[in-house]
Amino acid sequence: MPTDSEIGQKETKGAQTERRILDAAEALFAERGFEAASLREIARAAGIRQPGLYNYFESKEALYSAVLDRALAPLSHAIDRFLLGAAPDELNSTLAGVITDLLLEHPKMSALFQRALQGDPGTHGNRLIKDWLDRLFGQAIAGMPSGQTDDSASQKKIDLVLQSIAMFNITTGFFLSQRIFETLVGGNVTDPEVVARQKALLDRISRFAFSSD
Amino acid sequence: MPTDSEIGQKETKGAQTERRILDAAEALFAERGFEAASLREIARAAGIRQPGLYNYFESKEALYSAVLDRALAPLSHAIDRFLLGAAPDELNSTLAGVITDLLLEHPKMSALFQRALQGDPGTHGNRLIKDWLDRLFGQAIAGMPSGQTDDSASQKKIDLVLQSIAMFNITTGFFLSQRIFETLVGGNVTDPEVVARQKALLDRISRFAFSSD
DNA sequence: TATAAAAATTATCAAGTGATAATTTAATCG
DNA sequence: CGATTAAATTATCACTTGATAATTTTTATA
Repeated sequence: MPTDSEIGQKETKGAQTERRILDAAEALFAERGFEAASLREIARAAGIRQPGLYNYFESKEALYSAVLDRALAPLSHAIDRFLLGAAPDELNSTLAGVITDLLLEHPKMSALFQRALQGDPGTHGNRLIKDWLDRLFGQAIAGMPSGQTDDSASQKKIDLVLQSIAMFNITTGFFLSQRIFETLVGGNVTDPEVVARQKALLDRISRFAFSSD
Repeated sequence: MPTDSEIGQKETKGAQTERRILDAAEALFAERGFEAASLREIARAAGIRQPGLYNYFESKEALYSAVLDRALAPLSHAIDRFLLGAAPDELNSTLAGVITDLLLEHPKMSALFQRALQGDPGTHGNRLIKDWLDRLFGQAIAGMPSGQTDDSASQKKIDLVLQSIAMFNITTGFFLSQRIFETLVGGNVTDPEVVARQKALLDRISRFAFSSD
């Protein structure tokens, strides 16, 4: 009994519900965090009752993991393409710009990631995000000596990590700052004009402020 | 019956407990967020039982507000001093550097602020942090026309806000990135050498990357 | 259409939550 | 010391949570 996805047929009923559940869970986990988002709330947003969730996910944690897996996939692919030097048709040449474009399509994902990163260590979600960031930042640190305690090399490595962390925090924090932006200038942070200025800022910072010494 | 704090006598028993409660609550609210941190857990960390909390705070929300009030006070004072042009004896000349020094004494406060900022709008905590940020960012935007829709002025304002948001996210995000920093270079983010490099980075960014046009 | 599998439902559970009341213990001060 | 207030305790409440079991409804397919 091959599944529909293997054949390529149209989405079956169950798959529809699963997608609705994932959508609802993603939004609520992002808005309220793992603990504060209740299964009954998620189920209601998905159009079913709470026990119905267990036809698709065996626990709240499993649902959370599935949400993160699905949300991280496009970002992982983007990094892969970027590291391969491909993506010549991308609108932006910098990695931060590419990620900004991706987050732009799902503005709530920044909150999801930050919450997972701050969440309990050892959690699947926490490990997932940390692995992803390791790969993301590893790009900048590639080729750096790790064991050696050579002073200038060690300082250079620290600088690279601090720069990577800064870029990550500016990029994701941009979407987390919607409320403040609204009270200060009004309008939405996802407005094309605003996004363009943010990307220009990212560009300036990575070009001018990242002298490695 | 004047209170001890009014006279200046030594801390009474109840005041000691209140401070222990605030310390425990600050740590747990920062680590797990408002909803996930339970009053029983906070009480246990403070050395009392859960109903004992109600001798000092009338509700969980009231305790949360008190934690934020106490945590924000030194930052508010720092901004005031900075805006008055005072603080000549400070180690740093930039506001971000000053705030970094303050957060350094209470590294968990960054998480507390971020959580409050992302929390439900209308909450006391959320309003508190937003007001604080308004004042913080208002420094940069002071004198900018608000009603006018003059194009270049409006763009300049957007740029200033984006720069302020970026600086805020780098400054607070630095302390939120402890775990990633540890897996990448090892050691603590609060290490003096690391903090010095972070402050240098903040300085470089605000000096070189903030051309307003 | 008949039937087996999938999907969703109702009812319920044990555990944990914030909060209240009543009570006991401890501290403070005339 | 003794009395009064402050501080902390035990016991308990109503409610929500994630999870299971049993059952019904729907979907898909032979």
